[in-house]
Amino acid sequence: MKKLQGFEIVEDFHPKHTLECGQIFRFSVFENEVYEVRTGKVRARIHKTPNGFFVETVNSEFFRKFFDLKTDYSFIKKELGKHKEIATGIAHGHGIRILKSPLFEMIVSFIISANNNIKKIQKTIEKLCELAGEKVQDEFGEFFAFPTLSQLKQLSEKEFYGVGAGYRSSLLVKAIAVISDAWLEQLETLPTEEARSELIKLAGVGGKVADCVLLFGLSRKNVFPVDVWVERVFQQHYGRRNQAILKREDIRKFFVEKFGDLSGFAQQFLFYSIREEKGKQKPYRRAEAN
DNA sequence: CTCCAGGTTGTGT
DNA sequence: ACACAACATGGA
Repeated sequence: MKKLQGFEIVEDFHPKHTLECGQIFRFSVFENEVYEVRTGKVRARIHKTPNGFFVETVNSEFFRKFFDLKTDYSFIKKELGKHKEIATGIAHGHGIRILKSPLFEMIVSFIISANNNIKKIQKTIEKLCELAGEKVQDEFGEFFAFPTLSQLKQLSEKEFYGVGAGYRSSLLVKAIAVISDAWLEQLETLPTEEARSELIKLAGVGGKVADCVLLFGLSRKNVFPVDVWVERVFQQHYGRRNQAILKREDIRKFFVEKFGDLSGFAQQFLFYSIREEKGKQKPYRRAEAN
C-alpha cells in the first residue's frame, strides 16, 4: 500500500486533548478517533500508531511548528506538576500542546467566541469559511480555507449575521476594517504587554480575547486567559480564604504571577480538566420546592 | 420557558 | 474607577 506523507510524534502529544481544549475551533473527529485539524488554508489528519500518533500531511514543516514540537513538554509538566491543582489537569490532559495558529484567524475566531459556546463557535467559523474562504484542493479532497483579511474586509454586517455571529457582527466589521497586514506584522514584534494593549483597541477584543490571541496566535506563553470557567475554579481552589471575590483582572494577575512564563500551559491544563469534569457531571436541575 | 455559553460594550453612579 | 444591563443565537 501507498506510504503516507507526514511524520510521527511519540512524546507528549495527544490529538484529542490538544484539539479539544478550546484553542482551535476547526477540527473534526472521524471513525477510529482519526482527527482532522484545519488551519489557515491547510489541514492534516492524525492517526494512532503503536508508539504515538502519525500526522498525515504534505506540509510537515508547517505542522511541526504548528504543534510546537520544539518545545520540551517534560520540563513544563515537571514544573507545573509541583502545583497540585495543575497536576490533576496534567493527568487529565496529558499530551496537550499549545498550537501556533495564524494570528488573524485567532483574532476573528476569539471575537466570535465571546459569550458563546464552543459548538456554536465552531459552526459559525465553519460557515464563515464556506462563505468567504477559498475552496482548496488537497490530498484529502476539497475544503474551505479560513478567509484572508482582504476577503473578510468585503463582508457586510448582514453576512456575518448570516453565518451566526449574532450581535458580534458589527464588532467584527469594525475590527476587520482597521486591521492591516502591516499592523499584524508589527504585532508579532511587540512585547507581550504592548501587543496586548494594541489588540484591546479592536472592537470586540477585551482582556480575555486578547490573551487568547496572544497565546494561540502569537505563542506568548506568559499570559493566562481568564474566562467563566477559570473564574469558577479560582473561587473553588483559591477564593475560599480571601473573602473578597476577585475580579477577572485580579485573577489574571494572580495566575500570571504564580506561573510566569508557563502561564499559558497551566491555563490550558486547567481549562481542559474543568471542562472534562463538567462533561462527567449529570445534567443538574435547580432545587425544586417541596 | 429559563438558563447558559472561552465577554465586551455602553451607560450610569 | 466600579457595577450592571444588553447584546444574538442555539442547545440543554
